[in-house]
Amino acid sequence: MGEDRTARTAVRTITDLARLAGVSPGTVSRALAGKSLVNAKTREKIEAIAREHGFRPNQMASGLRRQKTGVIGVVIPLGHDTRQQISDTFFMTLLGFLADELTLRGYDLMLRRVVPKDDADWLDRFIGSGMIDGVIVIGQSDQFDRIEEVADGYGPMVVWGNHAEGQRHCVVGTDNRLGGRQAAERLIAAGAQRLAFLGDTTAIEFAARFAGAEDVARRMGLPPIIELPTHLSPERASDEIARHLDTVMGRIDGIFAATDTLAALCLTALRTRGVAVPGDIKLIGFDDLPIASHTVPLLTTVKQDIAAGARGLVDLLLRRLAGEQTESLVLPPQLVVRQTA
Amino acid sequence: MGEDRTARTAVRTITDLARLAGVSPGTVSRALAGKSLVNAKTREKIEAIAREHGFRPNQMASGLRRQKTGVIGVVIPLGHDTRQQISDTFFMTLLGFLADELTLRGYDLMLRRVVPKDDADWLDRFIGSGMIDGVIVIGQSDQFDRIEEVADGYGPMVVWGNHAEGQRHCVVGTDNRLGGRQAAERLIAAGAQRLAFLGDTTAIEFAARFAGAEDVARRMGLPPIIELPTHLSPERASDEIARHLDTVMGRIDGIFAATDTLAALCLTALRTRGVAVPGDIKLIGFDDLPIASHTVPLLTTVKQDIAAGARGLVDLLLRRLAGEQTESLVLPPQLVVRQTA
DNA sequence: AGGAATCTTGCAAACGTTTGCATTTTACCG
DNA sequence: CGGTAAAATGCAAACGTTTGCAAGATTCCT
Repeated sequence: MGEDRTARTAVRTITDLARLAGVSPGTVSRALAGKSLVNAKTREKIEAIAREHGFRPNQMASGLRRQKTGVIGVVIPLGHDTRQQISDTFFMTLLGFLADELTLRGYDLMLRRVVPKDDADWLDRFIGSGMIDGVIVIGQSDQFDRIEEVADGYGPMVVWGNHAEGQRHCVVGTDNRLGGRQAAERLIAAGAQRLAFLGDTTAIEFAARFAGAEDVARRMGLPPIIELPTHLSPERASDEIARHLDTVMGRIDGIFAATDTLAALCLTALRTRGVAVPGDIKLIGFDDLPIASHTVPLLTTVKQDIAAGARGLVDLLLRRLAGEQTESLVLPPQLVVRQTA
Repeated sequence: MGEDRTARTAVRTITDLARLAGVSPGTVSRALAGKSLVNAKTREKIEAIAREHGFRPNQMASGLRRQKTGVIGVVIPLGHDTRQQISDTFFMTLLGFLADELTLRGYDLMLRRVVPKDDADWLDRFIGSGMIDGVIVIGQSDQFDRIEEVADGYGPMVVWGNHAEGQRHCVVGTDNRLGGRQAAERLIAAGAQRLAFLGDTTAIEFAARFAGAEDVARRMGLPPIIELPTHLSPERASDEIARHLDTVMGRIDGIFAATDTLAALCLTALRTRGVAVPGDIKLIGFDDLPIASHTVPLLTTVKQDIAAGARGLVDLLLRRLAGEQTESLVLPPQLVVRQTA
């Protein structure tokens, strides 16, 4: 005994607490919310009791009444390649930073992964659930149009992805086309002439990277870049890369991989074929994930600033929640020269 | 005109919908919930209107009334090393699988990262928020005791982590001690005699892995294993590993890294020092993350079945939600022999 | 056709907070 | 000390659903 003197009666609702404190529920609510119009003494007393009993006001009720939840939805649409993002280090890292940033700003994060193909309604359903104050979409996947539509009628949404001229939804992302240019320029500076692009250009970000590379190839009078489409999941990509290499080997001397992950796979595939990198073939990746500093030889790549991306997403979203209109935010990519090109 | 004939009046609440359908709100609720006791025709009509207006019942209100939210909380306590999990591929991958598994079972996922040091109340606060039906804790960090306490008074909680004899909270995790044994045995089988353990053993999982390795060393009459503590984030770990290597080089011929990430860093550190792997030093990791198949030479490691872990966590949690008592689930690790040992 | 059994619906009270308004208490001033 | 301004509290109505209970409408059987 003694120590269980506290926490006698269970106090689950603000009304219980009010009874204990000898005041009305309204006063308790105000005290706990830190409003100024409650007497210092009463507030202290209420806070003491609350602390003693570990009381937390029910967020559902609060949310219902205030018509806001303090929760931001984060949704990852899984496009063509359902298994994709599970292994996608990039998105997962972005998610980590998002979680930090949102917490910092006092919001909770509700995560949802959806397969738009099976559920055309994915975005409206999330928004209409009444569970979230705003939504961050990670990756446009192949849902650009759907997102545009929704953006017309719903303000608090920000999307990670590619920025296209004149689009209506607010997006944060790296300048993929510029990144693509930087990559191609580096490959060429390293001595490559006949380039290939490794990755699926139906993904809009990748298409932009490819386009950037082609800008350069055209400008320099090089032959068109060969497209080598692959899936993103390592299991499937490995085989596809192997097949691609067998086909184009000898006809290329530079590879621009849409992703560091793909680049790493490509690197091992090249090694097993006895192709020297960067001797016979120059290779460059995209993202600058941790893996890029662990391959042998070290991977040259185009870096995306993921932390800045997360900060930008949250910042813009909160400003939109406050009613502001916001422009999209395009982040500069940065070439990181290591050993493969 | 024509196409905007639909969606005339905004229908935000179940009551709006009821008015439109000419029935009472109760009936609408029942129809939308798929209860059997509503006439087929009325249901159809209601569903049609709902579809037409893209109506979704407010989950906050529903949650409040039903006293359940359909949301599972997932919390990652950040222990000693705050920056840790952001780069921790393992936790992020587990999170991905969790998201899939929960979605499959019809639950949403609310993610929270907390720093227990700054917020002693982290777990109670989450649970008491009234926002979640149950909670999954990813990693015990240094919060074992706190979790035990909470487990006494709160049922629907499952934890990813290490299982200790007689603990009270329900845990899912790999048999770390066994994994540690497998690792040490492999190192020794590959010819190593003087072992070191790379990683911070204040983390309970790592301590168990270390203990397993020591079991073997003792049994085989080898000298005690040298502990080389490091942080988990690559930035800090790199330097620490370098310093460690400079100290112990020549006195060891086998390294058991607590994590593949650490192993990969160690591998590059060894390379820059001109140490042959596995010639001079054998190396083994833990987890079998994607990176393990991309290092040169390929990393021998102890695999954790992350997908099975996620399934186990969700499965046990839902059973606990249903009122069942559940035992902890210990998953077998699996040695994956590649090239470094 | 009459009545019981079965389906459908409506009514209204919750769920736990927040907040505008009214009311009481306290403080202040001449 | 009387009176007014200001501060603190209480009251009660929302927020949008769900659901037990009762009433109304159908169906079925004899």
